[in-house]
Amino acid sequence: MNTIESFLESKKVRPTAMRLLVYKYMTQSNVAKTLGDIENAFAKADRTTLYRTVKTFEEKGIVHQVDDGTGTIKYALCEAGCNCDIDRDLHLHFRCNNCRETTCLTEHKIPQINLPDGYIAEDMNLVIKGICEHCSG
Amino acid sequence: MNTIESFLESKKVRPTAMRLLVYKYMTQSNVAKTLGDIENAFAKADRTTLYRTVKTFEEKGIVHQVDDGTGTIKYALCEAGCNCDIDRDLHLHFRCNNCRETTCLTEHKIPQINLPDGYIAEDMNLVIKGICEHCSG
DNA sequence: TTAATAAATGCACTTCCGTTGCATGACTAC
DNA sequence: GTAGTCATGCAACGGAAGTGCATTTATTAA
Ligand SMILES: [Mn+2]
Ligand SMILES: [Mn+2]
Ligand SMILES: [Zn+2]
Ligand SMILES: [Zn+2]
Repeated sequence: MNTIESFLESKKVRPTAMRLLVYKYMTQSNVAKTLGDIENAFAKADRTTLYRTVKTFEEKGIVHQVDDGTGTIKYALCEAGCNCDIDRDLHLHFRCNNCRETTCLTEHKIPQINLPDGYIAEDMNLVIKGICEHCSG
Repeated sequence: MNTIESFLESKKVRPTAMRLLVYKYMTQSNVAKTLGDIENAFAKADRTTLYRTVKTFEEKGIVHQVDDGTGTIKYALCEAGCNCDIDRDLHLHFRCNNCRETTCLTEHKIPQINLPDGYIAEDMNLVIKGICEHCSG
């Protein structure tokens, strides 16, 4: 049994053909993908199946949503060992204004924020827009 | 001439009846509003007019968009003196998981973020989700 | 004041994305 | 093998953003 297959099983996701393909696709770049991106990558596959595939991945902590402010939800692989399904990994996300790609900066956690009295933080999202390492220099 | 009227004119926006109403509506709470909220508040008015009204306000630095991760754009008044049309005011936004309202925390600026080499920040958005001061108590 | 011009409004229609219902096909457990 | 569960495919829906164009209202120039 190959590694992807056993990985999916370890996450309690049945390794169907489609799921293996989508998972592999997600691993091929560290760029967050929209459902549309995935649809384009698997033009023959059904939209709904892909939709439910990423939804399943999300529920099982295999991918996490990335809201980069473009208005379209993106998805990116969770880090190995991040318990995304239980407790969110609060790293920041970077959206390049040039190549328009969004990446997880998993090493960069969101700093501690001081809130006014009475406010209780439960979750947070920080998106930086600018020029990415490939497009600068 | 009343204050709202002259304020709009100072922003190079013609103070039409609709614009005065929408602007006044926005001032009545410090909560960010979706276009749908505004539509509900002025049920008799035309959707498109309201849409273009807030768009104009946005272009002229009267309101700014708030992307709080709900998938629907919200709008909130800019601070007096914030040159939102030129340079974005990088305060943080708070979305209450209880009352589902989003507020600008204009006093709380987004802290300095260290980015990896090669990344250049141009803009940023920080949204905290949790319990607001009205719902925590 | 009136005619010409520009701006704002209203209506219809479109597109995009996310989501759901339901029927069919595949796999699993017994 | 059968029953039950899970995955897939197709069709349709709904919300929200956005556009084209005709009409009304306001501004300006003659
Ligand atoms: Mn991420
Ligand atoms: Mn704000
Ligand atoms: Zn780039
Ligand atoms: Zn609240």
